[in-house]
Amino acid sequence: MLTQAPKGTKDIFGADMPAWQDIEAKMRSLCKNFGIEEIRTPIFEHTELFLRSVGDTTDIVQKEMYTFEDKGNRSITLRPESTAGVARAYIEHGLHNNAQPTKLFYIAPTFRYENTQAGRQRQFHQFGIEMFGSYSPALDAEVISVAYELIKNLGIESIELRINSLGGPECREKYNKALKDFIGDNLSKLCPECKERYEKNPLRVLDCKNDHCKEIISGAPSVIDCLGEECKNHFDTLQEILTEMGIKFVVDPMIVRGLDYYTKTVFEFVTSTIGAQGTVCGGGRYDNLVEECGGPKTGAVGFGLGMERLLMTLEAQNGKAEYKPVRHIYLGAIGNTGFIKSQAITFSLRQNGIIAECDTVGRSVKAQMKYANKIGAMYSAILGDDEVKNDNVSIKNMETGEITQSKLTDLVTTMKGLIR
RNA sequence: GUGGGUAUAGCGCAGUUGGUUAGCGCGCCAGAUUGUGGCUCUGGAGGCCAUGGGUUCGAAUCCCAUUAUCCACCCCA
Repeated sequence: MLTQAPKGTKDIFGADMPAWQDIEAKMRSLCKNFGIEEIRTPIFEHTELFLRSVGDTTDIVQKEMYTFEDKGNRSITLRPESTAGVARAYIEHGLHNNAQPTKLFYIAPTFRYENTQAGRQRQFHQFGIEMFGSYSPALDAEVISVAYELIKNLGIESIELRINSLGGPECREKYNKALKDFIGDNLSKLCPECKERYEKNPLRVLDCKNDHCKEIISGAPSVIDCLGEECKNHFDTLQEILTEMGIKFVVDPMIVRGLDYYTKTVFEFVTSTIGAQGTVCGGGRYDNLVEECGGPKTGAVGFGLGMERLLMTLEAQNGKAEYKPVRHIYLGAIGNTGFIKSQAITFSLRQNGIIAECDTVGRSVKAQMKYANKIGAMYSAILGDDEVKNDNVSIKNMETGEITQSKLTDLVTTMKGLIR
């Protein structure tokens, strides 16, 4: 127990690290192109913030939050998503006073108390962006284009973009009524879960996998048909911009998001290659959230993207990347004089940008060479009494066996020449 | 919260109808004429067989519980 990480958590290190660093670097550089700045918000917030934003009837709030009381009797919750915290920061620091839009991104650990499964952990990581300060569908398109471009740059082909519009509160109310009317007498024939959904959030009935329910629902009115004129125009314009951008999408009236704050546009990037949890990225517009949390009325759009799921999709497509350590030189040693000297010279090589390694274990020469080979050293050299006395070392190319002579005092220059 | 599979060395796996010192491959360490790697060979270290109970003369093996893990439902990223 002591030597086991808590359920649903993972250590990320070694062979897994390069892939993480690679996609994180791509995310940062992409955001730079889009003028999106990084924000780091606390890992925990006041519980109240999530009740207000995510919605107190949602599953996330009702059964998936890590909530505890701190020593000052405050109710604290580990963030189950990041939009709420970013919106809170936006309000707290008066970012609405800046020229809008405000464009922010984050890469953040996120926590949900759920049962684990493929593509689902209790601590997972989200890359997300949030854009505040515009009601224009252009902002929706810009947000979507970031996720699209990231996925494209990573070379992922098996992900599909699906979009939908939930409309504003009025449209949604109208739709709920239409859907309930449609189900009508068939309510008793729906599965128990769907009966509950019928009351709580009728939209969710559309999402049911039960064949009976599917049959009853087939031919149900679409949310899109119930959109008011303004919402419909918004959705149409979004599609027009996406098409013009060359971004492929399908309109999927079945997309229903589980967070209460969404209005109008919702979208998902979905794959079928990583198991049942195929939503790699999900987001949408949330025009009422900032106001709901105590800020000015502010239009906003954002998405969250699951890092683990993205990595899984990459791996499903390309296989596991090979793990190859690299060193420019391994500087071994024999005898005490060489040993001491090798430490200092390795330090100075490192100070000069050369990836150098030396013996810090006290291995035999043979073992040192084996080690040099294992850590991917391109060159190796052994320092003994003679080398130190004569100010000369033989640098061996580990691949070809070719030897280059160098003065010890010139080692930095020699190495720079060799690795060029 | 619900359902099914799994749990043996750092990793991947064997282990017969219960039977005595629990194996294999990779990896790790050390040697194969004394200051040079990769290939090969030899040797070595490393396991409370997930944990706790039970059945039995005897349990890695059978039974129960717990925990973790994998997969699915629910829901989300």
